[in-house]
Amino acid sequence: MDDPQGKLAEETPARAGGRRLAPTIYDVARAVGVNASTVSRALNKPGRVNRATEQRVRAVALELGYRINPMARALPTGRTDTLAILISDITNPVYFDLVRGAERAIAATGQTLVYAESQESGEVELATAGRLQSAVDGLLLVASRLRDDEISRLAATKPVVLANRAVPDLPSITPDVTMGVAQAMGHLADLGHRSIGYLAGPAVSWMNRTRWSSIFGSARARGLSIAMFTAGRPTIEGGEHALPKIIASGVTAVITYNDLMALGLLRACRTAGVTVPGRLSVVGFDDIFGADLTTPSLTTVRSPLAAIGEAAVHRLVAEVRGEHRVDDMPGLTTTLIVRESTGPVERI
Amino acid sequence: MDDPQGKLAEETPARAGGRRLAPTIYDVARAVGVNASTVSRALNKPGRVNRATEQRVRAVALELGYRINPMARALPTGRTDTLAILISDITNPVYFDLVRGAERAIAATGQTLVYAESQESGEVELATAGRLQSAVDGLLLVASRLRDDEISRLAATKPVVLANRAVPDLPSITPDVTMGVAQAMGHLADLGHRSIGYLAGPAVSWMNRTRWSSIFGSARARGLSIAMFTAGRPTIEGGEHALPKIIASGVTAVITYNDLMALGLLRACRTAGVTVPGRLSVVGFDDIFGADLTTPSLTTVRSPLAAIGEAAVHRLVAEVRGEHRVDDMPGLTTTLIVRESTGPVERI
DNA sequence: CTGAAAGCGCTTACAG
DNA sequence: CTGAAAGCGCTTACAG
Repeated sequence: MDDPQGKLAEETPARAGGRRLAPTIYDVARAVGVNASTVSRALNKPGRVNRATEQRVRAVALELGYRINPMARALPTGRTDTLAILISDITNPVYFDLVRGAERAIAATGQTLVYAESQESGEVELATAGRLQSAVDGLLLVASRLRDDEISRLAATKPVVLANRAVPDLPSITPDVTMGVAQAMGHLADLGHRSIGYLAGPAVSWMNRTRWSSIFGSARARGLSIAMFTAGRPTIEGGEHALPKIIASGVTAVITYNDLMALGLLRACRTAGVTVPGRLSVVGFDDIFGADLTTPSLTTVRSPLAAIGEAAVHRLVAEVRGEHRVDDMPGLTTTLIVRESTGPVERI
Repeated sequence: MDDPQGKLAEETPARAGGRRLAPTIYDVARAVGVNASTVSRALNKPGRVNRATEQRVRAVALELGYRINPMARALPTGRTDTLAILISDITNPVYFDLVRGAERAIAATGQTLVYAESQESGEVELATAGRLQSAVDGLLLVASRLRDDEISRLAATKPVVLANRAVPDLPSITPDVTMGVAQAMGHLADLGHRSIGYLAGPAVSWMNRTRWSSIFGSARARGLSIAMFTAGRPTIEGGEHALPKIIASGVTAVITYNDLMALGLLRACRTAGVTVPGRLSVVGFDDIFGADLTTPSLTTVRSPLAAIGEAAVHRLVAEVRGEHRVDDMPGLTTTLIVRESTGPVERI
């Protein structure tokens, strides 16, 4: 309606292969009758340009449907306003709340958050991180399966923040593992259990190693007997297959690396006629979706995953801005959720 | 070891703000003693360059840790080798298998898949799609909450493929809704149910509208009575809150929009002392994680989500390559998974 | 306040 | 087979 000569229509970018080419600042500049640099300023540096000019530029940009090309901007500035979150398995319910927290934190910043997953493989994780590296401003590694030195090398090029994993000299957000373990062990001890098992997760997992060493230490301190059981994978199936070994060992309670394994264990108990918590008490970690849907429902240690996701993104944004903080975040508070899968040790 | 004069070390890109600058093809070119264009060809057009040169370029590139900058490549070529998958809620278990299928399909292509989520909001979805639009080669919209015309407009700029949603003239991959509904209705009819309820999902959801109209048609054809119940949200909580209305209506079986609602319904039944399947049979849709963990476990119509994810990515890759196929994909085969939440209608 | 120019890291006709 | 040059769409000192 501001275009009596129909100039705008003429300047509309051509089509290529049936697909419309997105308009550039040059299209806008031509339509307004200013230099492209003025368009750039009008759109990105409010106040650096004459008000009237700015208005006209904005109006025309809107009219033409102009959208900035983030890749073109990234070249001179080195900034993409995009953060990547790399998750070993995006379909693991453990990370739901972490994702929710990260989304909440990113919303206020105007940045975009993209997810990628590494399918539980360190190799895939490294390749994906490498590809994403130059396309984003920073990387959030969740439960990374990479080696410390691989992560450090990544961090040398782009800001990196870790969640559920610690690496020396790198910012990381983790739950308070010692607290969580104390809650689980204390609960079982209070119920009279003296012989407890730990159903382990992947040997390469930092969280698995940390939990185990904490459990081991706690058992020693309390004078309880502790046994570790290994399983194929940290999944429902992995938990199911571990039952025979656990029963044979004579422990009266078992703490699992994660809830997925605990749910598998519960299922196997049901199939095998092992009463829970009568014969065996089961405590998981994480409080995932589904933990309260089973029969019996699962007692588990909940990590503040939403808070972890939120804190990790805040920290990453700070890193990107060059605010290097050296203070180590303490582990975040965990909560024991007591449900039906734990009970007093059975007197025989 | 091939660098007796230590030249390479000298040419190593400088540091900026404590963060190493990634080496460029110019760094490689200088180190090898060729033009940058030769480096580009050696790395990307095998055969277009003298073998010996290519080898040297590759060796030095490796040595310097050169990685192509995808954003810089994207500018002249318009290609990023990245596909985006936009999901309304990345933490909805429904999409697990779809994600798995998409990952499988992308692996072979050498492209990168990034995820973004729109938090169930059409507005967020549009904003995110807009930002991602110029950073990726194509967009996979899963269960999009956008209007048809918004989607069409997106598709005018970048290749778009839809999953679990259809829009006229756009490639889309969906399950065979009619088949799924026939399986659910047939199962309930066989069990003697004559009065069936449908617990609806979001009114804006294409899948909800499609399922309802199919259920309605199927009920008419079979001479069954059918009632629709609305719920707040398509979640466990939404399902829980709907129970009183459903009981009051006198239906003996209910089909829910998704498994989340079915699980909520099951939980409410347990709390309210409504026997399942004695008093009420429940059939869900999707067969999500957890559907077989509850008591009673859930009878549900499984969509071939993995196949849908795989087909959608293949189709998107084809679109990006400019292979516009006009053939409409038929809906993919669904499967009824009969578990414990359905049974014969109770004789009173 | 605004224009002209250089540059971000690549690719690709165009010469030779 | 390889170099020199132009260009992709932006941003940002530098002049004026």
